[in-house]
This record gives sequence, structure tokens and C-alpha cells, in this order.
Amino acid sequence: MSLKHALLGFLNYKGMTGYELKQCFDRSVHYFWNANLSQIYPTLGQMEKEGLLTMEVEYQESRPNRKVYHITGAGCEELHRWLREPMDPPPVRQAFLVKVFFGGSLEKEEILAQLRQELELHCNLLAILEDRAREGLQQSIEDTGFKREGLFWGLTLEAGIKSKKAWIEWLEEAIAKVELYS
Amino acid sequence: MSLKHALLGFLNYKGMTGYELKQCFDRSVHYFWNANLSQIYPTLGQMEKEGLLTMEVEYQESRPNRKVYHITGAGCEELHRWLREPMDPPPVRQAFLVKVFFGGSLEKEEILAQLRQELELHCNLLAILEDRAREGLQQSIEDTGFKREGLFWGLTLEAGIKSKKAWIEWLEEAIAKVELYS
DNA sequence: GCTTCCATGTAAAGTGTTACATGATTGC
DNA sequence: GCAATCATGTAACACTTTACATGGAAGC
Repeated sequence: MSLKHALLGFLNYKGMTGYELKQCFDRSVHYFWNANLSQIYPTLGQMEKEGLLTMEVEYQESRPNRKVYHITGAGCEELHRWLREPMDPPPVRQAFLVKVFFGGSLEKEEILAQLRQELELHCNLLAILEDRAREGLQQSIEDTGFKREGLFWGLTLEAGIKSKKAWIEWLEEAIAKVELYS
Repeated sequence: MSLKHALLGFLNYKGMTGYELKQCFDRSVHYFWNANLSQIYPTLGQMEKEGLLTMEVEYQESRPNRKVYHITGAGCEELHRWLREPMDPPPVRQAFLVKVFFGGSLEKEEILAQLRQELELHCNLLAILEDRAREGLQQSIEDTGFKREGLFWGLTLEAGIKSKKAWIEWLEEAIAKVELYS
């Protein structure tokens, strides 16, 4: 499970609640990893049992108490073990390509509609990524003062931008080919 | 579930056993979708119950009987409904980028080792895809006589090649940056 | 002799999404 | 008045992987 390791990664920056961790996901890694609160909460509980985290309760009035999790020595070790560990190739699942693969059984205009919709979607996503690259990243680095970390955060953004651009290029070529030959 | 639709797609070409369907996956779409036999068999059974498929048993001696599945009218409709249906953006999960994101807590050489290993892996995968693009695809089109389908099969291959190349480029840039700045 | 191919599955565990449940405070 | 923010979770469902189980035939 990589959710565990992502949680360890963020908690290695500082102690946080499940709710705050969710915000970390949404603000920084959402374009290559996501998690629901309903998945985060039980996972944190489990990690506490495993000794990777400790939890302290901050009592609040008129709100549920905050459960702040902190990484332990064992958690830190586990994070670094995972970071160093070689990864085996991830299982790929691109449902859109399954559609294209069987696109021959649709009418030309129907498959073109799919391709054009996908193109529009990814153009929008690219714009969002590029905005984030310009503004958000610099902001995060200033907020945290994490300069070395910022280099790696930037790399993941560039990966996203590069692969989106490649995907968009392919979509444009695919549309042209289908218009011509199909 | 897209496995169902992928199975419908293949069975729309011709009737097959679960074992043969697995081979279809391995030979054609494995670089963007995969399935285990232990997942295929129960799914086929379920699809039969739902009326998407029919099954006939071919009796064999000294081997388990072959259960050949055929697509029904309802199955064909469901396939086309899905193919036409707009897709919502897929959940993205790139564990490798999670590692890079938290790469700041590794030593320079440790993160470089990860990046280099990933580069080598994807260079190999690219070579396989390019081989398949040159030889395998043409073969499949000749074997089946499916010309129009071949166009779409080719598009998915090009998508794979294009995105692998983008990934490799990014890895090379990332390695250079980490070597310089980290 | 050992591996691969053919051909079927079941069971358990792991991972993830969606729906349900609560409830005060702040901003539009 | 309505939505969003803060803050916690449970339960059910959906999907996928891994391990287990069988066993003959063909090729090296």
C-alpha cells in the first residue's frame, strides 16, 4: 500500500490530523495520488497500532476533538525503507485506451466525439497544472522553507505537465488519423 | 468495471474461453490493461447470469472441458452503450511520483538510483512496444483481416510509445537536475 | 526429469469508492 | 437561507491480487 507511505511522507514534515492530511493530498499530490477521508482515518488508526505513528488528542469545544498524529522512529524507518526500495512496474489501467482499442465498432463520428472530449478535458487539466507550476509551488516552498524538498515537488509537477502534453499531442494526431482514414 | 467491457470487446470479435481471453489480453492490450485468470473466470460467470453472454461446453478427454462464451444481443448493446458513454477522468495513481515527491529525505545518490532504475525499466518497455508496433500489429491485422480495427489498435500502440517517450525524457531531465542541484 | 501449455476454478486478503451519520461555525 | 469549513468516523460495495488446488500432454 502506498497510501501508508504517502501519509508517512507528510507526517515526516510535521504532525497533523487526518483532515489536514487530506488537504495536503488535495493541494500537492492530487494529480498523481489521491485519498478519501474515509480511507485515511482507518489507515491512520491501523498505522498507530503498528507503531508507525503516535496520536495525541487536542480537546475542542463544539467540534470533534482533533487527533494529531506524529511519526515514530519506526515510521521514519519504514518510510525510508520504502523510499530506497526498488519498485516493480506498476499495473497500468487506462480505460480510455480500451475504448479506443475497440473503437472500430463505433461510427466514425462517435469515436471522434470521445477523442475530442478527452482532448478538451486534458487541455483543461494541463492549464491547471501549469498554473500550479507557476504559482502554487513557489508559494509552498516559501511557506515551508523547504528548499531541497521544493526541487522534488517541482519535478513531479514537470512530470505531470510533460505527460499531459504528450497525451494531448497523441489525441490530436489520433483525431486527425481517424478523420482521414476511418 | 471496465474488465467486463474489455471482455465484451474481445468476445464481440468471436466466441472464446476464459483461457483464450487471457491470451488476448496478454498479446494485445497488456500495456494498458491487464487481467488475471482468477478474475476473468468469475466475471464471465457473472456476465452470463446477467444475460450479456451465453456459454456452451465443448467436452474434451483428459482435459477440463472448454467453456466457450459468446456475446448476446444484450451484451453487444452494453458494449456499445459503454463505448459511446462519456468517461469521467480516471483516478491517477503513480506511486513512483510519490517517491520522487518525498525524495528530499533521501541522499542524492539514493534518489538518483531510483531514477536511473526507472529510466532503464522504461527504456526496455519502450523497445518492446516499438517491436510490437513494427511486427505484431501488422501480423494481427493480417491474421484477423480486421483492417478498420487495425487503425485503432495502432493508435493505442502509438499512445503507449508516445507516453513512454515523454516519461523517459522527463526521467533524463530529472536525473540531470538532481545531479546538478541536489 | 523439468517446464510450458492447456483449462478450470475457489478463498482470502488487500485496496479503494460511495453512501451514510453528526453537528457547530463562518461567509455569501 | 445555503454552502463551505472543520472534524470525526462506519458500513457496504466494488475491484484486484495472491495463494491454493488439480492434472494430463508435449517439448527440451
